[in-house]
Amino acid sequence: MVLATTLPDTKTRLLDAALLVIRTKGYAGTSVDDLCHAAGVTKGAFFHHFKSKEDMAVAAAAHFGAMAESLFSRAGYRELSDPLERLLAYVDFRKSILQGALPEFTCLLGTLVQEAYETHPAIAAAANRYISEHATTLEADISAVMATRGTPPTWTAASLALYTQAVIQGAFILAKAKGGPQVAVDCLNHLSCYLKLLFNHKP
Amino acid sequence: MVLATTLPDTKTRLLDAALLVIRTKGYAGTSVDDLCHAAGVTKGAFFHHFKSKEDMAVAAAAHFGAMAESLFSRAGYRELSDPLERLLAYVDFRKSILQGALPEFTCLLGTLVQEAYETHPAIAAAANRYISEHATTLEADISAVMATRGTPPTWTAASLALYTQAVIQGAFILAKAKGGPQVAVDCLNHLSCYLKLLFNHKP
DNA sequence: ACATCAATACCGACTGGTTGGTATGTGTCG
DNA sequence: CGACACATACCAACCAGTCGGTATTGATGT
Repeated sequence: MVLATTLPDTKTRLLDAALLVIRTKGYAGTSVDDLCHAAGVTKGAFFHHFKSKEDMAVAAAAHFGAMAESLFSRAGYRELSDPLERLLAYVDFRKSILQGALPEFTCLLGTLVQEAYETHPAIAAAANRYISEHATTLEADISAVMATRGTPPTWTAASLALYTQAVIQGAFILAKAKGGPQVAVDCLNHLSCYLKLLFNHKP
Repeated sequence: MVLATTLPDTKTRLLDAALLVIRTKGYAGTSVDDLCHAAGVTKGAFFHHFKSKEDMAVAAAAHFGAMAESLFSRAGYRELSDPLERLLAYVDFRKSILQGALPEFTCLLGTLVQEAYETHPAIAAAANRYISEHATTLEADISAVMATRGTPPTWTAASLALYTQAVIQGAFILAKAKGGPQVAVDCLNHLSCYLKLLFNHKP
């Protein structure tokens, strides 16, 4: 009889460690030994599960994408019926996540793509994929807002969805520069303000 | 009699090379040998001018900050007298810079701070300093807009100036993810739209 | 019930190449 | 001469990746 699920399996431990360590030290700044030490496994285990460090980064991007998808799809704001309220609540939800130390709430995909976009095409493609997937879920919500509130001149739902992601990524960079999340909160407040102005939100 | 200025001196060549190479491969992904090769100098010269790789990165951040300050202070949009037109022209000017390959127009400071914020405090501090200096010049322009057009509720010139920088940094990340500047242009268009809505700009 | 085989998961010593940094020498200019 | 601006050779530490080995597991034949 199996009493309890013990530790997550080795591969998952490595991926979880990768999320934290790479967000802390960057991809190139993280050695395979760093990862193994953080996950409490040996190098043999690492290269049993991943054929190279780059391969692991691609898997880590997928792991991060899956965690994010789970986080946002389960979040309470998803149940709001009014499309604009739901979109604004998304921004508020992102604000509420900005807690704890920087490596815990910043985006692995943004970190990866900035380092790897020229040197590691496979990593860049993976980061782009999961960023774009998240933007696409937003795009659906924005289309719903446009259907009820009217479409602002010239913009598409897709371009506005990408803009929100740019604001979020940029907010993380400023938070890293300033050493704390306050500036990121301010940026998300501006984003919220923009959305309300665009769609004539009445308070 | 000195006939002509020949090549820039060794230290400047190294710093210019650092701007390009670090923006291409990242800080940790760039070796001292890479830099020396790109600058056409030897390692002896490198360590003659910089006491360590980290020290060079701090100097490169200052070099980048000085080039940016020169670029923006000489730009034509500076001469517009209407504060709001000047602010909007700043965004247009930033759009016009998004030409050529990605390493040529992206921001060294954003790249550096994302990699170094936890592991190299001196680099992070330098990046923060020059990002904040640039934001401060913008803040003056924004204050002038507020004086003529009225202050939007709750915002300060400082927070709006930082927001513009977040949008720009985020736009660079998306451009790297998607492999070209188009998405960054779209983001700056949204930023322009926000500023116009905030300050009741009439076309 | 039990021996056998094969696949999987993991270990840790090892390797060849690269890294940031140093030590020493050399030419040049005042 | 001596301070500066490099060049060359070198080093110890570290790096990603390999390899021979072992422990465990589940399927199969008898």
